[in-house]
Amino acid sequence: MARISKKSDIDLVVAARRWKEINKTDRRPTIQDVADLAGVSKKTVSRIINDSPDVNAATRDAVEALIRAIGYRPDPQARGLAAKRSYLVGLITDNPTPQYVVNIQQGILDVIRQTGYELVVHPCDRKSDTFLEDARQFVEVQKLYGVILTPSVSEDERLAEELRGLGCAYIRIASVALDMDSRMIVTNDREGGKEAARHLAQLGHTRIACVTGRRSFRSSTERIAGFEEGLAQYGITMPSHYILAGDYSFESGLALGADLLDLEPPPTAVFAANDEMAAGILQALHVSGHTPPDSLSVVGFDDFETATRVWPRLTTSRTPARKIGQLAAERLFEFHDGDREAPRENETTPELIERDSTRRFSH
Amino acid sequence: MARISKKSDIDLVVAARRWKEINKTDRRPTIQDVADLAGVSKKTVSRIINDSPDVNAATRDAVEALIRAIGYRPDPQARGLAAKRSYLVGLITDNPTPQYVVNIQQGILDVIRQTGYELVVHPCDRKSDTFLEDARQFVEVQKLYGVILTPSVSEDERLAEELRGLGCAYIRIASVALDMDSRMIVTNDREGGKEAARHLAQLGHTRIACVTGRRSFRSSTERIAGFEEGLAQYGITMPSHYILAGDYSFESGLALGADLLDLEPPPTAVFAANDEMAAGILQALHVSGHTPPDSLSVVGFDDFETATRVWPRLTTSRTPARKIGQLAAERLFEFHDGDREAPRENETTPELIERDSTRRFSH
DNA sequence: CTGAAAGCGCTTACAG
DNA sequence: CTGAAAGCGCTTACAG
Repeated sequence: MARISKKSDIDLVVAARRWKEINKTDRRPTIQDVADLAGVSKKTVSRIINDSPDVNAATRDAVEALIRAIGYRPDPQARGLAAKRSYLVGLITDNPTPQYVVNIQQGILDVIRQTGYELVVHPCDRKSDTFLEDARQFVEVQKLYGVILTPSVSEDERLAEELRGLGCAYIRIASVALDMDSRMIVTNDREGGKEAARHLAQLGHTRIACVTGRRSFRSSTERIAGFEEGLAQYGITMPSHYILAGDYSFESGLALGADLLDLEPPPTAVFAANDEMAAGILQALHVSGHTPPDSLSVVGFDDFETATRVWPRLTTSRTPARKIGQLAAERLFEFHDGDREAPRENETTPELIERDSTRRFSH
Repeated sequence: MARISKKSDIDLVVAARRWKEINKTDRRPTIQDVADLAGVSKKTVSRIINDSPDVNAATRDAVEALIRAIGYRPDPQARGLAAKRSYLVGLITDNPTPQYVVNIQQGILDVIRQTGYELVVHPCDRKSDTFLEDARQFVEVQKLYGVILTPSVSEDERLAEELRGLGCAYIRIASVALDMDSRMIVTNDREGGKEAARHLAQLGHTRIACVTGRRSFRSSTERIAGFEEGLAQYGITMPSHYILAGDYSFESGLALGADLLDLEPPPTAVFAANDEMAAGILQALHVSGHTPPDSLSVVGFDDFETATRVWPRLTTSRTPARKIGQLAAERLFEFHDGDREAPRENETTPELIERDSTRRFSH
């Protein structure tokens, strides 16, 4: 034991010194330098940095120690060029909510940091004529290791097909399973909608309205469907004129909030399919001189920062965006490992956060 | 005229067909393919894709047309490996405000889209022991084309020095000029502070307080200094107990908002050095039963989304984040072009947006 | 204005 | 378990 560790220590010191002597021009060491210093071939070093099992354990330990000693880091461009791949993960988004995007980014970075991979961001416009072509070029030219798709691009079947055609690994983040398990992170928005409904029902509300996002957004239809299911458990149904069509924007919440006040009979509570619209509703109430939740309780969805900035602070169903980003990144690595049936976590469930925008219904 | 265009059209059709014939395996064309099809050397094609002036105009036109016809795109890894560079722009941030980060990203992408460059995001923690080392590795291993630094990492002189040492181009976004023109985008926060002061003074306020960010954040000291200068123009000074120390967080605004109410004599207006703290102050007022701006006018800084979500909507000094991102990206390309004395725009000035959180002082 | 040769730093495919 | 040769798709340095 002692002998071995002593021996390798000395070798390392010698190797590190030799490297300093050789490296007059202060360049970074290459795989050739490591091979020469270790007295093995480049191929052996290559096997080691690629975690190939076919390497003698002692050789591996010695070379790994040497790599640390001289600070060798393989060049991602050279590796990529030779292997026709890259060490870049793409994030394709079509989501205007900054808090969501940044949190997803953060979650992905939590996982890929220290792995040598980097995150390349790629917002896009699904309505653009060149959307698919842009995405294809991005993936193909950069030879991306894989891409992570957030709603609503994650719901685009043509994009998924294109990516499969290119052989590009992808993970879709969506409210329901749209694809095989190994390609999905499911956020179970329907469950969040149910929780919101139970909360309002348990507070004694019965005249309950809602504001939806666009029908083409799966998250919105799931949230609203879950909400209606939850209400049904308490024998409550929403009349059709209580269901107002928004578009996830603050502005739509602001506009529809005014309409809510004119509904007959007036609802005592409203569920907005996201926080932005809920914030708009609160503002509409303020504008018209109301003091929510006095006349109207409001529930949102997402629990992004806006939820705690508005007054009263929003009761809302939390979307754990950072966690979702982490799971998506882990899933991407698993996908490459062929770990396709892994029992890993690939779902999140919203959690209802009770704050001040809802209160017990009183006659 | 007609003859030339006809001739080149025919050539292109032939070339594109030949490419389809040759390319049985559906691979992307390489520089060699373009050279063969065009009957020139790789080096000539290389000159053309690199915008070298030393190419015959007719040759250039013909090869460029061919490149479009067969959809050739140079491989960034191969180019990078050969030229010891990359086509990646890094964004190093240390800023917790998602709206700012996303807007800066968007602005950078506005400029680098369609250029073949991609944006790699790199949030960091300046307080970490390995901060400098991490940044160095990132820049060196990825051979970044350049990096854009946002506050407060942009204020870190050690980082700037490190980047200069590595020969990595960088652009610093900061409230004041910390570096040579060609490396700076200046946001003139001081001017925004002044505007905020004038606004409150013109509304008749004289007992005016403020909530600062951390002293180590240059933007905060600039905003507050500008505010005091603006007040001075109206003969107003803030007593020292009117200057409360926050940290740019909503939570600090919430906590200090409560303190504001206990100040003797009570201020009639307050300037918060960012919107997050202003939102916190508004919430503190609501919690304690006030209805701003009745008892207290509040001015923020940034005009991020929060400003329009809160009630009353914030009067605030706008930081044009997307524009700033665009300018920074343009500046980065100019830096590489050696266009170092270019008279290009490299400053932005905040603009005061008047909304509902401020009102005329009435006795 | 144009080109042939060498090389960037790795991996692949093959051999042993 | 290990290695020598060839090649990934470009640019550089040099020559003409």
